[in-house]
Amino acid sequence: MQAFLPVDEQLAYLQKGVAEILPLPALRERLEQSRASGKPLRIKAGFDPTAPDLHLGHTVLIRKLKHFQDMGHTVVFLIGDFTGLIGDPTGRSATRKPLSREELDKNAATYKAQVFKILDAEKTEVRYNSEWLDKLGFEGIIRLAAKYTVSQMLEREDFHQRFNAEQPISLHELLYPLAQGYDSVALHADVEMGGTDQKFNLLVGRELQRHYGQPSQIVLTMPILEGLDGVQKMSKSLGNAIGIQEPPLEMYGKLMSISDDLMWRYWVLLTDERQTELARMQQLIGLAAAQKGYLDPNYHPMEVKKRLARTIVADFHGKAAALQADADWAKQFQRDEMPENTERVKLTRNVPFISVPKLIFECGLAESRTDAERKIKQGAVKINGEIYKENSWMLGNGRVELEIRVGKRAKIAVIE
RNA sequence: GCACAGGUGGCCGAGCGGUUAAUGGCAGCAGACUGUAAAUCUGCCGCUCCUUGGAGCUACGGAGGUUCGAAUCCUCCCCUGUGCACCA
Repeated sequence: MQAFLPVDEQLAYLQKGVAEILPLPALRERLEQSRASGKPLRIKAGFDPTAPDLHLGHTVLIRKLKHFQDMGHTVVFLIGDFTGLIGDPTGRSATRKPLSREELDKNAATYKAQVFKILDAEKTEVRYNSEWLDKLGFEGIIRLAAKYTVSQMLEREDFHQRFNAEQPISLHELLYPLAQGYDSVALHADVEMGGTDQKFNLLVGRELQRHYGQPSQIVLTMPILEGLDGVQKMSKSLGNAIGIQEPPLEMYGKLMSISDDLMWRYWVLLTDERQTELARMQQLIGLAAAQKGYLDPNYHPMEVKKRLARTIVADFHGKAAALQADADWAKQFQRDEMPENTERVKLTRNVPFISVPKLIFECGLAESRTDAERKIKQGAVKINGEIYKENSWMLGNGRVELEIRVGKRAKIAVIE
């Protein structure tokens, strides 16, 4: 029989960074039962396999799952291979094209590989909701749908907003929360976790479990992580995300570009640093700022941000890579020097000349030639250390190697 | 099915026969400033070609049409929303 920590300790650990627990007393109760019986709780979280590129925003939830794991509970990692067909209602998303079994397996594999950088694979139960949703059939769907009403559905903020704004709501979108709720029934979930945007769906699970004679799951929501802009949620399509598969330097650089305010949010939601320690750092920095001097350079906001960047990069790439990224970043971005291992781009030309905008474009430092021309005009382009501004001339022939920088980004062009 | 209102560049949103790649906002990019940032200020912000100024091409749901000329007018189609739908 497994030994569990005292409930208060578990709760303190589990509540860190959480947005909401509904209802909180029920969680305590459930933890007590589990401790008494020695049976771990089943913690469910669902993931959409259509977007296998995880970013840091997703890891907020995964980190919390791990906390449950740390406390000895069972994490059920649910891959929504069936609900993926519907697509969680986001307002505009059309029905997604069904994924083939192969694509699905591939996505799921990618998913797991990423997730298990945080979660303990040994202790994780991986499930697919097609297991039971596939078998439901049209009759089953009707029976399921009969347990919920339209006005209950319209309680969901997204739905009633769209309804009031006369925006389209596809019928199948209403099925999504039901399907997700049914997952909880099938899995006998004790707790379901999701982002705050999932609150409604998670609550539907409670309702459905009740209909099926099960105790209602506890709903635990995590805050939605803001993206690099600090305003909108982190999302790949908004272009403000940090993918966990991104190379170390890129990850590091992006983390360094966030505002000081946002940095604290990242500290809370993306690291294991204790709340008390964070409060202390924040206080020291505030103090130093008031005195207009940072006596201890470790508590300069920039240094704290660097530490954040190192910590997060280390989570996904290891410590050595994090230190390397730290050094590389300082060199390239802080001191504005040519980076160590600049990517070399080989270009061949069929005429003895090549126009500079074309050169820049082909190195991948501009979106188009027109874009490259603009950047030249704006003085963003340096070739071999010299700002190249006046014209869009051509370069002489023979084999040439050029250090090209556009802003802080750099490439070495090898022209033959 | 009928009626009405809509579909504009990554998004929001003007324009409603001709000063036009299309006002404005957001996002994005670059420069200045800084602690790499953020905030602020400045500039840019469809693509291609030509050597610093031009030229061409592609764009306003889709296809046609009217016009010297259309995002703007007409026809058909597609899509979205609202209303009507029971009492025969």
